Amino acid sequence: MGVNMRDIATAAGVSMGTVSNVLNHPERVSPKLVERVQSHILRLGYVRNDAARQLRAGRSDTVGLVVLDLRNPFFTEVARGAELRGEEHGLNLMVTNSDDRTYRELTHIDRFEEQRVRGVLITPTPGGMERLHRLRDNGTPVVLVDRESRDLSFPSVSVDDVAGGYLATKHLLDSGRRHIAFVGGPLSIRQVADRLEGAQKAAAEVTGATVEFLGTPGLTVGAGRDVGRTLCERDAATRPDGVFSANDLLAVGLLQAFVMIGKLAIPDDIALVGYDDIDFAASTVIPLTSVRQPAEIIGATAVDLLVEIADNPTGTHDRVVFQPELVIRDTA
Amino acid sequence: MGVNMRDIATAAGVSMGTVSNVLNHPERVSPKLVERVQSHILRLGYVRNDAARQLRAGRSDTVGLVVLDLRNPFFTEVARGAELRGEEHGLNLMVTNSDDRTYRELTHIDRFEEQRVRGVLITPTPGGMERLHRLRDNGTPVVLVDRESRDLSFPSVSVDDVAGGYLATKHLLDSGRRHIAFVGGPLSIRQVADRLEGAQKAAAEVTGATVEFLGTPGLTVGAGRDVGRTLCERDAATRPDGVFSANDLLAVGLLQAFVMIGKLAIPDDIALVGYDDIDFAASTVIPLTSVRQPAEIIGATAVDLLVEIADNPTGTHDRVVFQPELVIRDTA
DNA sequence: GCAATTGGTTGGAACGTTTCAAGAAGGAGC
DNA sequence: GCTCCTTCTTGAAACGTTCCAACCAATTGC
Repeated sequence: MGVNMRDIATAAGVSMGTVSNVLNHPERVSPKLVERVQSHILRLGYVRNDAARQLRAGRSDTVGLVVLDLRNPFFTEVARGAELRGEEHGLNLMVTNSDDRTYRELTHIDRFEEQRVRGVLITPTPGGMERLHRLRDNGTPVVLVDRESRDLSFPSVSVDDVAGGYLATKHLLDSGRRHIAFVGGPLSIRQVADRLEGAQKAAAEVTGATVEFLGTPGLTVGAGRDVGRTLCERDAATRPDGVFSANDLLAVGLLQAFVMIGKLAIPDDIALVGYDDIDFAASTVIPLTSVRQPAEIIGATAVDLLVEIADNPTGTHDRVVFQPELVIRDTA
Repeated sequence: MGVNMRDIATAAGVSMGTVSNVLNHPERVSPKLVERVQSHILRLGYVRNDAARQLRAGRSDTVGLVVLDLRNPFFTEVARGAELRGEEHGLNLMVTNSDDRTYRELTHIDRFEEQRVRGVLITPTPGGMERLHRLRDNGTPVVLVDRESRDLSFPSVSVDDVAGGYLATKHLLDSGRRHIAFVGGPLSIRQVADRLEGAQKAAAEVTGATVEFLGTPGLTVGAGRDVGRTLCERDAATRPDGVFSANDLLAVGLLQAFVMIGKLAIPDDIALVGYDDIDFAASTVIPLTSVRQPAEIIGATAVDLLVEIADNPTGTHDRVVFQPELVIRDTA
């Protein structure tokens, strides 16, 4: 199948080198030949073979992105930002999701390495870090997304999650809440741990304030619903009066449970703050107070960082940290 | 950069053919050699070069997916279904989105063709059909997603959108509504046109029922909000008593406007039915009545179809049509 | 003991580009 | 008419795989 460069060369009565030049360096070829070759390309429907180009070039024009969860609108926005910015650099983006499973993440990284991608953008699971070091040492640039490397050995673009957690919790405390519940998990996800840390920091500043940790297996609507139900069953004494959830998906689930069961008034009996400010946060049963992160910009910045270190691998690693912002609506 | 097969062959004192066999057909190689070669592969950190494999093989293991809008959870689910099913077939998925712009769609198709992808799954814009025919005629299998080809010349997996529109509208009519507004657009998107057609069909069966078409530039939350505001400004006489929106994003926007302005009671003054039954539909201010489509299954089925026609290109084209299902909640 | 068979290994061609040194053609200067 | 420049164009060598015909031993059959 397929017309190749040789066919074009033969048809146009020129050498393959000339066809290649017409395609890649038209200025080196006389105008009349350019036109002749072009017409044959069109006539025969030639499509260049990317595999061959890559093989010759030794690298591809693809950037790999591994996100934790594609169903989370936050990551969709990140991907969108990365895709658009990548287009500007002539790069295309390959999006995959790990579902927070290390083995899936490793598979994706292997694939990317086999494809000699230009670089990898990733929100890693803890188990994947070692592999990432190897990937980087083998020459593939790596940028961490929404996650800083503990030892600062990778460039990263992230949001200050501790600050975000602090912001959310402080808002709850400011409205008089003292028994705060943090809903989220697993703690192996760095963002979750950081947001919890921020919450604890805020609580430490207020006498009498406590943070109760309510772990979840994941950051999904369903997990939030489950926790919401158990909270409704508690009596007023042991029930938290403020809930901060690690992301909006959880918050949506919590809210669903609260409203469905109908025992608790929001925000009077129990206040709720989410995280990410996804598009839907404004549209929930009771519009959700949430912490906003500049998702699309994060994706775009990650690509910029990648391009930068690809051009200049020896430079010190940039770490971009965005500050989150509290968006107050009706749940807290 | 990079260890290649020749390095392994030299190190292990065997030919490249043997190394290749260890990698691809271990059963052809004696156990002791397999082990020896493997150890050198591990020691030297050899990673195979996908470009070279592809060049040799003449095709890639990648399937391209072009969706209309990645921020729409419906398409995210489709992508997820396709990705998972693809993994089972040893294929990886490259997701791109066209944002309903033909030029972006064409760029993606060009890329996919250059990459000699195994096939393309696409929800096409009208302007892209001609290009798709050429792609297909050049030998790349194409499967339409959530869209049937008018002339049945492409295999497709879709949902009966006319039936979905009928279902939604009938439900509104059954509860006594007579002045139905259809919110959606552009009509160049087939799904939108079909859902409208279904709505009109349902209305035609009831005397006195009318369908008013309220066009939008896109299927986003923002567009829904705009329409919602203008509807609130109408007086009771000209205002529709039932609204059917072409997707849930629009419905969420409409709902936001209705609730924010607070002039209309839902569903008493105005009832609302959405489409797609995205995860968030259950969590909106007033839980949304919507038409459900099996998004993840659609993606998975598309991959199956692709694999099928790749194996047997001469067979007649399969067209899978799923039936939508009405999910009744509180807005209608 | 010789031919035929089996199981394992080898060498080299092919996949379709890009690149680059070297060649050809056409002018300009003297 | 000769040399010396330009300006294009060419031919062939990579890039790193996979595949396949040929080869080589070691069995087996008779």
